[in-house]
Amino acid sequence: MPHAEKTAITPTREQDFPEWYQQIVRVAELAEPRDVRGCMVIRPWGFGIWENMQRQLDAMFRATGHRNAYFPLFIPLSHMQKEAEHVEGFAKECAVVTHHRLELGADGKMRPAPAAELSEPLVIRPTSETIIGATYAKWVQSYRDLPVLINQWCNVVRWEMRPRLFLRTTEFLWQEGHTVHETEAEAREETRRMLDVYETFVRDRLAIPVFSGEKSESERFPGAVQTLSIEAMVQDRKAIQAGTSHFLGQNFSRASGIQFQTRDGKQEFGWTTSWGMSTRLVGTLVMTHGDDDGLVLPPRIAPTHVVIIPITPKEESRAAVLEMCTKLAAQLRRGSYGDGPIEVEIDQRDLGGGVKSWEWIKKGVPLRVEIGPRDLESGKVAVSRRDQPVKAKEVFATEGFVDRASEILNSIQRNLFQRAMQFRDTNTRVIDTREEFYDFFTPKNASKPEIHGGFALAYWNGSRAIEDEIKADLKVTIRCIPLADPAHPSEPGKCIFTGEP
RNA sequence: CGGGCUGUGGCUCAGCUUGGUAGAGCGCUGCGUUCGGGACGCAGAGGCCGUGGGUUCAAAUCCCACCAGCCCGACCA
Repeated sequence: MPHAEKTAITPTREQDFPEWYQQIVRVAELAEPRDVRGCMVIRPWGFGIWENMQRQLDAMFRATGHRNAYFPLFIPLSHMQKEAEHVEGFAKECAVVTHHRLELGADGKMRPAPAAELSEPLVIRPTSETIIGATYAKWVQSYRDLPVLINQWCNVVRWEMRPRLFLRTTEFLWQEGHTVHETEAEAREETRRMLDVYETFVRDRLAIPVFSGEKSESERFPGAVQTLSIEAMVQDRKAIQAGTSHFLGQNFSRASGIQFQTRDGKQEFGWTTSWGMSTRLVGTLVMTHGDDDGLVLPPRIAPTHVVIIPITPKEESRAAVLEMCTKLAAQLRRGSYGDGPIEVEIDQRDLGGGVKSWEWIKKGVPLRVEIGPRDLESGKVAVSRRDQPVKAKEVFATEGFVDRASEILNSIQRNLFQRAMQFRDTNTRVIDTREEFYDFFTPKNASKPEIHGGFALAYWNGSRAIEDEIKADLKVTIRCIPLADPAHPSEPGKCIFTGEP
């Protein structure tokens, strides 16, 4: 076998992590770049993952009392200007529509018609706080109208300077929840509740462990009073923000005029929140679980759980093998996994068995089942788990496999989570001194830095100066200040940089 | 938006220095032999050489601009 010990993906993660990531996205048929800088086509396999994320998150939003709605793509420029910090934060990355018609120019090329210039430019939403705020201002009159608990699934555009597929694209898909509450306490509680929803979702469905915490002032959402985030560690030991939840105080209600009459007859501004998760999660998933043979999908999020690969060496046994595959698929589909049936696909394409297997390995499907003529006679199937080495196979009696399929899927799910958790923990350190901190974040090989560092848990005095300093020196950012964990109450400590409490 | 590298068939790339009408491997199509872990033989198809301009008798090759991709930086879900 000429390729026997080769990995399916070159380079490996160790050799070149960013390039490895690009390769996975391409060979697993998740997405590809298209025409406009930073824009991508999300292919069926990648979109299937996103659809599962949507479906599962949506159910969680409903369960916490939220309902979906849809707000316009175009935001009048004047709306954006209402919240000063907000507009400042987004101004540099806004796509702006200025014309509503094309015409043929003198050079024979189409161009925006000068006569059709809009009297007010329209901003394509980079996020919808402002337009939703303007709407809520009309809807909310009395404390009886509160809370408003609405979510929308949509696309947004942020003109990013350095796009990467899924992780940072010019146009991306997300959900944005926007709520209004009667009291500050209630809004803060909502902010925290939705962060917990995110943490639960990412942990239980995507098998990704995260730290939850509060963002420092410099990393806060423009216009927010408080930004909470969940931070995952991917396999180059870097952090990735997987979801955010913002307590907006009364900043946006002041800007948009969301006012209501209180129980004692006074006028008060509403307390608002917003929270979002995006297609970046697909990239996070790839970088958390993928290996040097391709994508590895946690079963709870995989578009297909089991792929059946018919092995048909001889023409005369072909029909019988296919029949067996169909039968097994039907049996498996009657079983349930997660919140639906087991999703099964039979790969009947006229290709060699090895080629088909490798394609599914690269796509990360949790279970591959091979059925050939010999299995027909013995009543057995050969099963490979994506979380095990690619050549490992376990032979099951057909009935036994059907009975145990969802259990095996659970075991893969658990294993992936534990693996990710272990990786994160080995690369997370409590750090007590400045020297240790600098040492931790400095690569050994300066000319060709190896994968180094990780998460440091350290005390910090909260000053912006220190934050800027370590960012300048080490390119290290303060990801979040962990929320108090009731099980492990944090003890007061001294700032490792200044010695202040 | 700054700095660097790159753009040649679906993919990876050679050809460019020294201008002369386009190549390889993989993939794809057909036929045959194969098929229980990336098969082999034979025969084929497929290219405005990123786009536009310039220099030249002649441009993939030289010059300019633009577009796109990747990496680093600032910014970010």
